Amino acid sequence: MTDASTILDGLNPAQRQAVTAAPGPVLVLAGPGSGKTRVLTRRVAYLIGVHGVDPHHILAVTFTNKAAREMRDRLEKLLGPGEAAALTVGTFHSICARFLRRDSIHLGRERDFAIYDTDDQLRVMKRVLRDLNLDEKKHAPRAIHAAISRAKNELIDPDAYSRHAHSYFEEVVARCFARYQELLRGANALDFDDLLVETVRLFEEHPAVLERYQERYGFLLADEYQDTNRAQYVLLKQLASRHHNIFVVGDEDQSVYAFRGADIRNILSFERDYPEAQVILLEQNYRSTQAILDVAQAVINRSAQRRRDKRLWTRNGEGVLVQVIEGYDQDEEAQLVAGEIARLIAGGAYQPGDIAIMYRTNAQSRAIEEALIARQAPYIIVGGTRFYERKEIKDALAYLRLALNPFDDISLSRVLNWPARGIGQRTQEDLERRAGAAAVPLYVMLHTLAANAEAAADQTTSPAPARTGEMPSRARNALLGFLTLIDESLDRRQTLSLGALMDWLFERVGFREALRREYGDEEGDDRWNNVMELRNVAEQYADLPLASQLSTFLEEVALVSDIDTLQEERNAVTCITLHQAKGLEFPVVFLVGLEEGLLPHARSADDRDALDEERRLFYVGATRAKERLYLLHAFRRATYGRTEIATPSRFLHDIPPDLLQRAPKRGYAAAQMVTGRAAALRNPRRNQAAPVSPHSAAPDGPRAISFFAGQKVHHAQFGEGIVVSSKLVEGDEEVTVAFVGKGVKRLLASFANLQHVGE
DNA sequence: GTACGTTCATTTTTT
DNA sequence: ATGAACGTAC
Repeated sequence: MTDASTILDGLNPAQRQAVTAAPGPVLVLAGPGSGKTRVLTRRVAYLIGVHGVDPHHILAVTFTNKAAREMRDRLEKLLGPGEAAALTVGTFHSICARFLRRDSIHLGRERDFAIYDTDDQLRVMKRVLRDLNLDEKKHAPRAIHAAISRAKNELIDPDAYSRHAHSYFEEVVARCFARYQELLRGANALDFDDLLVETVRLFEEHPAVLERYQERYGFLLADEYQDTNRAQYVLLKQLASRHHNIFVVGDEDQSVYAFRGADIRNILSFERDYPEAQVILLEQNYRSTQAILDVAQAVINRSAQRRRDKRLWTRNGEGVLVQVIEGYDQDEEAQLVAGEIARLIAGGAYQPGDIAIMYRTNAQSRAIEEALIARQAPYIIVGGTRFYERKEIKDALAYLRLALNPFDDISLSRVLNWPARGIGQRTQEDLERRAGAAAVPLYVMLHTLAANAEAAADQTTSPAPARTGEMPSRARNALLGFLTLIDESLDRRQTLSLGALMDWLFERVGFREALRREYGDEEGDDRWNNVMELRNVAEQYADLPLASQLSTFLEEVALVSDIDTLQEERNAVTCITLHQAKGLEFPVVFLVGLEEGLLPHARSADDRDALDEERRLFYVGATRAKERLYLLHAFRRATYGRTEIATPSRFLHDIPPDLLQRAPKRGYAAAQMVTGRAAALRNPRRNQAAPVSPHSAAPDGPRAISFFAGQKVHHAQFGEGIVVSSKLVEGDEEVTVAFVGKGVKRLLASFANLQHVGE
């Protein structure tokens, strides 16, 4: 049993107040680094340990799966594994999927529904456009889908949307919306947004079901409350409306998901919905140095929107000035980052795992990755081209999904002719047309064709397959072969474990051979190894009951996008988007691409609110740093293969110059100053053509040796030392120094800031 | 029906 | 720069 003093250990008065607040509505407004995750975790422990709440009655919602895992880990340490396991912790989406799996029968839906990811959703959308005879060129599937998604986040259904459609575009969306839902329904599939919408609908239409959940989850907690959209807000309200035991934590200044329907006003609504709510402010920052906080605040204070004023403060001291560094282009920017990382690590004060590189768009990660590889620095890229987005993985998953839910038209048409089995475009279209006409899933139509073929075969007198229309027998046989495959896998699913099912399926399909045929032996094997990696993941589900192995696996694959981080990469530099970085912290942070068009992003430039969101994004990124923050931008940047002159971000101008240290231009940036920008423009490829590797990129030309053995030197961190030796390495001076009591270190003179001492 | 070469658009950000 | 979608040749 955990007692109160353990739970409250090390908390400041405000945090303590939040943790110990009487059960009831509590709104915690917490700045970055104020220990909100800590407060949330302790609150759970407090409810259990002091109020005697059964952990089964606690539901904690986080924003990412990563945050969920972290919270569970922390609670395990605080409470012990048994009680921690009894809690329900997860994202809105995973929790809703869970509810629906259990109760969607009330909505007249089968429980083994498929969950469509972004790619699947787009495929459905294209199908919709074809069905409605709309031109893809004229009506961007993405734009229409985005509008539908936005509507769903606002809990607007196709009917309501249609009633309020005023423009031509909205009319089109309204029609697409209705058809889109029909197709999903027919495929027994839900998209991400539906998970929320359907759960809200379930609770709305079946009060008895809602009541059951209200009783089950008498205590609710939600992290990152500022990022909830309307659907999520309503869901929390439904669940909390009985007992009012809801504890939410948020920060207006860190709201960065408006594009997905997040509405900061939900914070205001909280106080309106629960007038008895306690509101607690957490303002002390435990994470960053004052230097870092000042920079972050300088940018956020220029917001157009009025904000509830928070005064962030810290006892961590001034710290090192925030550095601004300009690279010549994105490659040099990345090299400067990688070089600085190498120096920080060589200095001995930091490890790769202490360092993060953050960027606005995933596309920026490529240059970064190359530079890190060149430096041989260990790194992980969070997100990016995800494992589950690879074609071979999606194909493998499509087969598995069909084994669970054969009505899943998107998966079916995905692998209908992969590997090639004689079902061409024509046959596929024919099948789709027939299914469409009969308003049945493709799988059902396949069965119809099979039945008709059999009937025709029985009538020995008339060999002409009249009932099956004009379909040539070759095509029909190919289709029936595929049908047999699907039916066999439906069958095997009943008896085989997930792993065994995969082995059987991939063998039966000829997966490996197909990959080698298509991509050649080498790449084919690479891709096959990816599939085998998927096979390995399946082992984690071996302990579940046979009946739920496949469904649980597929659900987590769809919802746990950051499964890559499951492989808890040990001690590597983290490359991550600003959005994903929320909630994390690192001793050293590099923010790259601080340029107009990138941060703030061009898509947000003309909208005040969007611009504010970009500002908050900067704020989030900057406040991830504990000790050192670097802000980088490039003089020119390539986008879509075209390179353009880049303007430094306006956010840099919002920071008072005395808060920043501008690194002298080095490397290509310096060369470009010498040779003139015009010359640099005339020869944009000079960077690649230059005979120097990133290793040998001379920072500022050959540097003279300035340290000699026996000299006394002083270093900011290591103190007094004596030079052992010094030599030129890659154009920089590498000094080996024996420090008093700290041992022998090798340092780069250009960065270590070694001072000569005395004579 | 398939395989290959050309064109074209593509990039916010996430579950 | 890269990959998907389309057209043409086999």
